[in-house]
Amino acid sequence: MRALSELEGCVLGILWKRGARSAYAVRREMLDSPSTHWSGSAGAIYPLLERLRKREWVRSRTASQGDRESTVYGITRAGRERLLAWIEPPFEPDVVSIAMDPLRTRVHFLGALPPARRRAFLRQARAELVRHLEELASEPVTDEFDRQALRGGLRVTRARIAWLDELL
Amino acid sequence: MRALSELEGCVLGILWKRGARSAYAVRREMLDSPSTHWSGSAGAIYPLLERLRKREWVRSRTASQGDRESTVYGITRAGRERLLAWIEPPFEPDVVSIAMDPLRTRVHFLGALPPARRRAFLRQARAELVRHLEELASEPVTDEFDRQALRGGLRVTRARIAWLDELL
DNA sequence: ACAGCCATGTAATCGGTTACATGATTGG
DNA sequence: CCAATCATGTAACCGATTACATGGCTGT
Repeated sequence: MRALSELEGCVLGILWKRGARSAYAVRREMLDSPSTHWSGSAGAIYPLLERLRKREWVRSRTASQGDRESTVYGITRAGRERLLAWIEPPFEPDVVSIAMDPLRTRVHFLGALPPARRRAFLRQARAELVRHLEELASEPVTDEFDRQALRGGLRVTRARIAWLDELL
Repeated sequence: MRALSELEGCVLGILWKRGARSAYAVRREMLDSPSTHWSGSAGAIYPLLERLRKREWVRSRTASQGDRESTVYGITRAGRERLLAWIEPPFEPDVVSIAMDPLRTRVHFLGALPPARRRAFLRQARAELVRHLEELASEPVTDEFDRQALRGGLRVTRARIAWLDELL
């Protein structure tokens, strides 16, 4: 049986952690995430939840609030087991392998720019990283594990800034 | 005109930096990359180079070595201009935004595990990160910019390790 | 000479993004 | 009350992965 994708694992995790929810509510959590990676596009989430339902890792019921109907998904016991298997080792290689970093990729080709424009690149990147760091740092977090995860994001962002400082 | 994707920019960059090459030679550089993100799958590279050719950012000629024919792609002047525009600011949001990190994602849901298995998760992740760090550190690099990029990768990886240490 | 790998592709599939459609709700 | 936004989807498109096909090259 194939391993869960990052998106599938994350959706299952949200349903476990925050309780049964509509597809839209799951989307909101991703739209509100500080990382652009979690786009939370409708065309991804709705079909994904239907796939999970067919595999019986979530079950759905129709709920209505006021005059509006919606489908609410909750994680099943089998779904929780899949979630744990997705979280725990053994890890797929890309769980540990260094992530793609668009800044790092561009630095490989920085020799294509004349030196003045290289410095401009580094200064601009640093400035935007600092802004991003402040955004992350001001993220409101109550859950303990969310805070621990956020600390990882802060550390990585500070490491990227220190790296640019070294290059400047 | 739409911005280049990361893969398109990277392929253009390789053709600029290492000179004209076959699709396979471009693939090799990605297959040899320490990050699993650059899969270098044939079904990505070959069609991509044909797309770039149609937009006249690369041009192709057929070359033969021995009895084997192949198509060699070289970057054009227009391609170099696109490459610079891709490298330099203004940056798309995801260039600076924190990358998706599968470990960090899993930490959000670590509460689903009993404490002993949490620690096992952290220890295992740390061990694999250290191994990955050593792999990165032993990467043979001659080009100055490749070395600078690698330093960024090392810093980020050390930051992830320090983060796990903090959690342990 | 032949097994196994190298090199060059192509085709099917799959998942995600973008764009669209529709009706309910809310702010002014 | 009307416009804007919220909420719930659907469909077309697009790019990447996987798997396959083919033939040259190479070590033994």
